[in-house]
Amino acid sequence: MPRSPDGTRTRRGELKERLIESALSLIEKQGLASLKARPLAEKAGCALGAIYTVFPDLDGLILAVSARTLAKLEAHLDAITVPDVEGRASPHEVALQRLVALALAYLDFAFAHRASWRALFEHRLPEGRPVPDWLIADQARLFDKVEALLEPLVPQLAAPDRATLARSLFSAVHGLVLLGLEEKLGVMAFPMLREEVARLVTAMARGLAAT
Amino acid sequence: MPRSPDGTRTRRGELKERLIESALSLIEKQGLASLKARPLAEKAGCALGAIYTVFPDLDGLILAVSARTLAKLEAHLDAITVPDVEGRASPHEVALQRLVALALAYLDFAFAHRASWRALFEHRLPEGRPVPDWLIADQARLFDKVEALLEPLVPQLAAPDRATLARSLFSAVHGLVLLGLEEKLGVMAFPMLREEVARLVTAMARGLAAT
DNA sequence: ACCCAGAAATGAACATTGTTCAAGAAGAAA
DNA sequence: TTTCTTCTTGAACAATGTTCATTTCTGGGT
Repeated sequence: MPRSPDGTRTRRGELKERLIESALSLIEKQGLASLKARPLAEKAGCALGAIYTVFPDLDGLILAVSARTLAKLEAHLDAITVPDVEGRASPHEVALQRLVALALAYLDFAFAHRASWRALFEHRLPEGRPVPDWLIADQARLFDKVEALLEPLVPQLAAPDRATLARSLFSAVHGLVLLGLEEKLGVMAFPMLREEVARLVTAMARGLAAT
Repeated sequence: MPRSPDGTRTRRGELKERLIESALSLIEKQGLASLKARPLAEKAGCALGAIYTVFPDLDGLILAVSARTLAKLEAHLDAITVPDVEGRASPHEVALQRLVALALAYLDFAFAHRASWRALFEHRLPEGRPVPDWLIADQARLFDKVEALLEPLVPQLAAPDRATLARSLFSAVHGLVLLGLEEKLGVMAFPMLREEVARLVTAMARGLAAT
């Protein structure tokens, strides 16, 4: 949140904020493709040209929106709690439960914020424009959340292999969520989808541990 | 391939064909987003307006391209062969190998035809326009390929559950391929990606069989 | 050969978008 | 107040999908 040297909010900063929130709202209502400059300016209560005083172009704005969405997702994933079985369960069992809970939380977030979640992956920068490092770092933190749970589950793996595996596990769950919510293929009933996610994550963890 | 009553190719049919091929070529070179009407018309050697005599709009053309790509993918997946271990391996083991081979073939196709493969999932119809049934049916056949291999692997499951599982397995592999080839996250070295796909498919199959 | 009706093809013109920038408004300094 | 600077504005431009009046072609009848 940009502030002027004396710590008060700047005009620019408030405009930026209003634009991001308006964009999020428009995306959530009609999808990323419906984010048009003119309606956005109207919703944010600013002139058309004002957008370009704060962002280099609409892609820049969408990147900022992505960062916002990623932050929300991260907060959502950090909020999960697994009912602790009071030391009765093995560390392995606990880690597995946490992993399943993480995957389900990911699914729940995607379901609750479909459009903005989808925008995260749907949006593509024009050829040759690099994704900013800070956004890549934000995404990498998602993998880290998975990786943190893997140590008890696959103790036989070296750390670099665990990082790769974390990424793979994330990708697999991502795929389940993606096609599961894809209307194109006929949406799966949501409870069934949760079942499937839990089932596959459990199966993968078991299968990997046995390797 | 549309033909006139007497069996010869029609003018329209040839134009349609040229447009689909040109579109495929443009997509493969620069991605779906770079498919513009004017360059397309030039490449296909026809007038701008001619596109709209054969397709209702560009979305319609892209649907036709998707069908073409799906057909190629299907052919590619049907061509896989697994070196038969001469009855030495159990049916379970054979089915697992086939499943892994299928997943790897999917990955290979996506890698070899990145842009058109991605276009398959990237492209979204404008709100309210339904995906044609024939395209949904084409996609469903991919799930069927997986399902056909599941019987020996999870004999304890009822047929409807197997259909659901097939879809889930496909989705998980799809996710691996998608994020694996996503430059946004730093491409994984291709051989390593193949390893990961094989590893996770194997793990899932083992984990599921043990349930 | 010629003509003509219908079909097919054309590309100029239009609508909708992202983006720019000259002109004006608002603020700061004197 | 006057002047200078900075910020804001929305008309104008460029790129793009789509339409349709006009032109060109085609085949059959004379």
